[in-house]
Amino acid sequence: MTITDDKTAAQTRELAKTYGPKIVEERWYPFWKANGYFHAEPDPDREPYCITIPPPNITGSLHMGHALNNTIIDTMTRWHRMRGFCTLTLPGTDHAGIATQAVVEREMAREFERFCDRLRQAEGHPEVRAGVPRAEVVEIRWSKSPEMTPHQFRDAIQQLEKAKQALGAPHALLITSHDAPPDLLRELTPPDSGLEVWDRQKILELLQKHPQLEAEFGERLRNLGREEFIRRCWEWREQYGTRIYLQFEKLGCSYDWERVRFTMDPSYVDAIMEEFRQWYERGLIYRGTRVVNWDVRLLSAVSDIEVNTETRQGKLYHFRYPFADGSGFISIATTRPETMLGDTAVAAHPDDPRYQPLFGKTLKLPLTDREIPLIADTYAKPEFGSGAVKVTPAHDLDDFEAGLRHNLPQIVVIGKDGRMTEAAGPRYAGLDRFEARKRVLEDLEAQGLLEKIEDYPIQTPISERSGEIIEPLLSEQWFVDMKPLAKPAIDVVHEGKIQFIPERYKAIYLYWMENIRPWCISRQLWWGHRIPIWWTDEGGTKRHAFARNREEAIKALGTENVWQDEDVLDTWFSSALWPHATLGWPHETADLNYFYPTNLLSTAQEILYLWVARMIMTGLDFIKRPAAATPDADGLLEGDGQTRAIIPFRDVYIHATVLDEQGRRMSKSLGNGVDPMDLIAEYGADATRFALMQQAGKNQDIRFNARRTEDARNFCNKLWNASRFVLMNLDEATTGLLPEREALTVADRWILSRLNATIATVNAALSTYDMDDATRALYQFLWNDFCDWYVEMAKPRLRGEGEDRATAQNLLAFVLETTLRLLHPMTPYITEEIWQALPHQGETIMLAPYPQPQPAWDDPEAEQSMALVIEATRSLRNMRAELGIAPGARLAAAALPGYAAVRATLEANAGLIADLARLSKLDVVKTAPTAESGKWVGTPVEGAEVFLEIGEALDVDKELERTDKELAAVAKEIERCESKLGNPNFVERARTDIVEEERRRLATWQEKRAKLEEHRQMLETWG
RNA sequence: GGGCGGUUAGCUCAGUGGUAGAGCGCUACGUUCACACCGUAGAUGUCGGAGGUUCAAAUCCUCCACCGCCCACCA
Repeated sequence: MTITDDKTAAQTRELAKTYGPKIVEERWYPFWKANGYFHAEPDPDREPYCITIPPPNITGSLHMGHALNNTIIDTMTRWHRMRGFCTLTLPGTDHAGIATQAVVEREMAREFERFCDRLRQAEGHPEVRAGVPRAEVVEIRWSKSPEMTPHQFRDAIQQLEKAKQALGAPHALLITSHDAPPDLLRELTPPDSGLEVWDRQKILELLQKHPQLEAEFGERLRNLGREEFIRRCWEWREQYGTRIYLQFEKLGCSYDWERVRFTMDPSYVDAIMEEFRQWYERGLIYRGTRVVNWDVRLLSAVSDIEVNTETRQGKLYHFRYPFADGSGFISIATTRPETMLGDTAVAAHPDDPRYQPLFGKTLKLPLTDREIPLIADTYAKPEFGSGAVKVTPAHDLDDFEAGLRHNLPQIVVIGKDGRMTEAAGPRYAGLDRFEARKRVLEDLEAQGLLEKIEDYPIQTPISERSGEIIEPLLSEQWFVDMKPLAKPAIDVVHEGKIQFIPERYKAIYLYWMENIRPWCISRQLWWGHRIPIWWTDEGGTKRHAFARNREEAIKALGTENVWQDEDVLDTWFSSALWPHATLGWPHETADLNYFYPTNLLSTAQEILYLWVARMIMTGLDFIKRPAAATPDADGLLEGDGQTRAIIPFRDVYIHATVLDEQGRRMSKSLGNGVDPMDLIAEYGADATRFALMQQAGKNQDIRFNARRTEDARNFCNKLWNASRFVLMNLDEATTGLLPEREALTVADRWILSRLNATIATVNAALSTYDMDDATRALYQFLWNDFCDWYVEMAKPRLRGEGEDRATAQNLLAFVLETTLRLLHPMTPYITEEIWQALPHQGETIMLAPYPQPQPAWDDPEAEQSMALVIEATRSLRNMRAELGIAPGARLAAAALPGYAAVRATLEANAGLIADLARLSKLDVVKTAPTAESGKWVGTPVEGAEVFLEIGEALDVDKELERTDKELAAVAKEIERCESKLGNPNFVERARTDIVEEERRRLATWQEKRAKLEEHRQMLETWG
């Protein structure tokens, strides 16, 4: 696919009169993609540059954080590609266990509701009453799990009964996707109760009876269960899971779409299997019974990092545990009274004199028939409350550890569904944990054991995923021992081989790594990588082994009586492998060899531990290379000196968090999110990108303001129109090549010098991820230097003829073309569109060389001259504006005695200044005009003075006022300089160049003052 | 409780020791043939507060205040 041929001279395309981002975006993305410009293959002759993008969830759609991060990533990608690196940016998605499961569960629940409606209709349920169509169905339950616990079932029937009474219905029906426990079913719904339950068994019967329902729902419902659920997840992912790729494309991301990866691709699964196998065989993965963060809504464990603590107002309850021998009581405090049913001890500090005589005594645990010991443990803080703490090993991490130290029983009183268990005793079993709290308090009060209740702020653990209050729960899970993995990951950062930008994140990373704790990797979900562990109870004891499939399991365990672990792995267990697994590991691939270690990981702050830290650990742990063949910077020498553990990436850039205008986090629940797609639709992808980059410095957050995007759009518009101007002034003969130096005017040399400074700034800024500096430099150069001055200065030359006109044309084309290349990584579309229209070399700006500083373009002399031209022009314009002088007035300029260079510059640029100020020709005169030579007004500039002839129209008072205002300002400056120079300490101690500078400045101000005073006198003779 | 950011013009933010800046907004003027998504000119600041270091502090140090983020098992 080719849109344009290679052009080296003359424009072939005109730009549309108005800038329309949409057309431009739609033209160039398909062109780039179809020509394979995004694709990279290992090329030994070039240096690689690789980024593996943070894979968004398949449930995700582009939010501002993505837009920011992917703009940074794509800018770095394009910059390197233009600089000649073999550049690969690899996209992909994450299966996102919890998020995807939630979406699919919701979808299935809705479908089940539809089914229930149809089923009732089909059955013509006899008790349906007119006007109350749902009266007979109070509860439709759908769940991923086919079993229903007795508690859940009792609860459901209870609600059914309540609803039946409330509605006055003679009959109530429950339809559930669960298998109801048959005994309970008979017990709770006898034929005369008017209560009926259609559980899964019954539904299957009914399906046989109704062929139309069978056709519509049969297949799905009959197979309801894990396999069907996973099938639905895949179906969902096929349909929606890659929507975000199109959004990346809209944003302009130049990613290698031929290499997209998904964390459940077969090759990726190989990597996870290998990871698990190695860690399992090395004993790093182990089965443990510990207190984990239990999410009662997800019915799954979640990791420490996915739990946030919120301070919520709650109560601290004090109550009494009597001694078994009747000799008084101990007072204890808790924020969770219901857990007391699982207490197995009370602890006090061994040095606490109040309790020292009592250790070893036994307490009667109220509301139960148990007796528990009073133990001594240093974890009880004497200064808190009574100094005695209740110990509930099954429901609190500290208590759990204390329990291990003292060999205490662990009694689980709160179940996985958040309801009290049988172990809590018949009075509490089945109650929700918060209802149980009420009842425990009532009962304690009734027994006179409740001492007091205080308001108390509670640090409440909240599940990040569901918003539910976490229940610490004793449970058997799979863990990874992180300590040995953390060690090299700490060293490598200490040695500076992986760099954090901004640097402050290094300390945050190290602190966490040094205090790392075991990672609970099992999740009680269905969607994800099922744990590759198989079990058997052959021979009486339970055994387990690693196996990729049933065959391997049978071999490993030596029996056919095997089953696979029910749990899946934490999603981060798979994303931890992202950089090397996407490049082919565990297989030795050319990609892995060439592109790994990758260069940049750019991501959000919140996943520093969750993801970044773990990638560093897995990378160093799994990727080893011969030390002799790898550079020192690539990683850590292993103990034997022969191998090196390789880092996954060299730079970690942590970008800012995008907040709303009020500084709040953007969130779905607040509804304050800004959709980047809306911004792109309104302002264009280039403007959206440029605006984000203007705000992406080393700051911690960005308060998003749509006006910034508007500004960026205006910038694009300015670029567009300046380019139109240049294009409409080019000739067939314009090559866009840099003319011979002799042909250049001061203005030409000046713009080259400015351009060069911009090139240097932008390259330097990009290399340190200072995106804001890069965009600022470009904005100022294009708008203030190029458009405001250079283009204006070129206009008269373009109206002329001959060589100077050609020089101006070539220089305009040259500077613009270079600027476009400089700008391209940030605003890819508009730069390509304009570049294609200008004289250029190559088929796409994407692959054109990135501008590099040219020392020969630096021209301090031209910069100085232009500074004078600009200052003189501004002074003249100021006089015109303030005094209301019509365009075309005569003007003159006089250099001060001793300023030969200034005089020369004024003479050389006389026409230019006049033109810029829209005045008639400038005369450079020897001395300032006098009162006799007509009425003039003047203003001193550095080293000279400029004058306007104003004739009888001069408003002398107005001019006096203007002059006095300036005199006052100058006086202030002189005062400041004099006081500084009058300070002997300054003159003695400050650097000599600073003092010199100050002296020079004073002299300039004094000259200015003299001129102003002279002018004032002349005005007075007129007045 | 510990750590880290931030506090500069009405707004959003640059500025790391030497004359306080940009964009937007504001005021006045402008139908000049690239651009009103524009141009020209102008006004606007005890640089959060208090001390200190220094010839010199928005910038370095100490303390304080407020806003935000991260970490933390005190029942």
